[in-house]
Amino acid sequence: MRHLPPLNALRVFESAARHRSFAAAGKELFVTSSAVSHQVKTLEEYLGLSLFSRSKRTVALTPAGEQYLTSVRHAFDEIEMATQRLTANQESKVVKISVAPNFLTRWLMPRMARFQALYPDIELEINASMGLLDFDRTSTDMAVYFGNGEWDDIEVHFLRKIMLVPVCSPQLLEGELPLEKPEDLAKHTLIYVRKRKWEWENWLHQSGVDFISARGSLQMSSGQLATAAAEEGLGVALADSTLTSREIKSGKLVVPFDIQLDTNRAFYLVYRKQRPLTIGMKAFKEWMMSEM
Amino acid sequence: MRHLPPLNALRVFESAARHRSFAAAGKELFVTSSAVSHQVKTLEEYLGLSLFSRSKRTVALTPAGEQYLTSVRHAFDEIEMATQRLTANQESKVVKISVAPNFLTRWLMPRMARFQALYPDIELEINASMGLLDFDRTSTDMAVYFGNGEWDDIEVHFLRKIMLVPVCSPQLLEGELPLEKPEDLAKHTLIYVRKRKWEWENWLHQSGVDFISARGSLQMSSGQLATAAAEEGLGVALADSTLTSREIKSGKLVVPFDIQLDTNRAFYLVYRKQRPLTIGMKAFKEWMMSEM
DNA sequence: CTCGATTGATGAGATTATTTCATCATTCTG
DNA sequence: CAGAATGATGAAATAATCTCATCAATCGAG
Repeated sequence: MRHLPPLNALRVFESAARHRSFAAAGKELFVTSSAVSHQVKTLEEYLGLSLFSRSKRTVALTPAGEQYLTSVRHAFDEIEMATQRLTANQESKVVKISVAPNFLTRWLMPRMARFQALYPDIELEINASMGLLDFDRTSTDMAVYFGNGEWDDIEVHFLRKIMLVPVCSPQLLEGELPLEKPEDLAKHTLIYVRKRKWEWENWLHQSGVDFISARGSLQMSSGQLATAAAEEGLGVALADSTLTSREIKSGKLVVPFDIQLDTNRAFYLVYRKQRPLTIGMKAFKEWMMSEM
Repeated sequence: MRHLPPLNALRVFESAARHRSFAAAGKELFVTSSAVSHQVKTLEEYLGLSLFSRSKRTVALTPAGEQYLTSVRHAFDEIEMATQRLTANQESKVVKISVAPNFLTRWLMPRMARFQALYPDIELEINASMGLLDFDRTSTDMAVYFGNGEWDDIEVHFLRKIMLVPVCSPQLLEGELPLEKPEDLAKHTLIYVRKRKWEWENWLHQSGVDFISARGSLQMSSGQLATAAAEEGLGVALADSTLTSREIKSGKLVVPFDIQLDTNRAFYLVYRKQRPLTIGMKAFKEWMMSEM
């Protein structure tokens, strides 16, 4: 037995809360602000509490209203996306893609011309974002993730392993501190990515180096920043060789030791489980599988 | 601008789909089956596709209907839980707890009498389940998780570190294969938990043992099964010393080497972020923090 | 084998929910 | 300062939802 509040009132509340305005909600829903006011009142009576605090000509959400809005928005996002997927045109040639900023600038954008040449009538809408997506609630079609591939409830397709090599500015090679053998790293600054300290630990272990601390360390919040810091000569970072190939070729970065860390992580193409692929998604998947 | 289907029709669809019956849905919703039939028809017309396939006196969900039900259920679960939280009695003395089966039988149940003595008017409703919960959609109040504590969007409170020691049946000590030094493990079966192979790898590394393979290995799907397999004399498992203290005391299990693996994992008490705690939740939290 | 019960479909009409309209109070802006 | 704008509220109009009646087709108990 399910207990749900009056759903039409909820729909009106969500709009009013999102706009912080009954008038704006009325416009969005094609009803008068009076209808909005009545529906909100109905919902507040049902719940036995206030969702808005009224102040002169404006309304503000109460803390309860804020909490409720968060959940109701989530729920309506899911309904909206599910409805959209059900009614979506399988022939669509537009694909919404989400990738990490680092991947976008270093790998995808340099190859965009090739994709467009091969698939001239497929249109990519690309969003740069970190972290995982909730495919129940996003309109994004596909994403490129990196990690161990163990994500539940989504379709995960292996693209390519991540192979990390140390990279630094050529300035560091010309500096007064030597950088000729892995042991020399002890006298340099190691650049880590937050939550991925193990990368350097594992690389050093694999290289047969066993030391407790380097001269110093620098912790960055993302791989992109870590690589940028290396380019600035701030120290040595570990980076995926494919993502930094352009910088290596141009001489902005050098690889002091060609020792690759074979991580258990890789790039993966992901999308919602059990989702039939549109023409655009099929094209993008096919291209990613062959290009990487 | 949000696009939602007719929500009352959706509510009726969800009930009919969940029951696989218009008649049952009518009973649940206190309307006639005719109303259900009309509402489902309205929704199918809106979507432009069928959600049910009709066959004589019964209905079955179409694949589209199944997909839609999954999402709509999720969404309604969230609305229902959010509404419940908003209207919940903060004075409630009933707490719904979810813990792993291993933790329940080995740690919580043996201490239940103590909890009830200390908090006689608090009622625990305990559910044993594996994996993480979605606190947006569950009515469970609190859970005990183990892991690295890095879970986003929930309130995480450290309880106690997990310290793993090797355990086995006393039979193994009396067997013909010696088990006196960690190196002797090479001739025994190591019992792993799926996805946690690193536990043995790290323990061996910490013990100064460096061998590539043992005589064999046995992979179990849960810690509970791994410990049970050890009790059966099938090999050596790694187990948390607190969880197995009763078996160790009773002699069902022995600790061949008192070398504890200091993992980065621990037990944590978790609940929904920003949720005001009921009296029952406060009591349970207080007790867990002091008891562990 | 038959008849009553059961399930779902459908159209017409009844009922209820939702909305508009009218009015009010209060503020804000040109 | 006057008109515009926002939200509240009650009465009445409108639209959505539901019941009722009927139908078709099956199933199960006697």
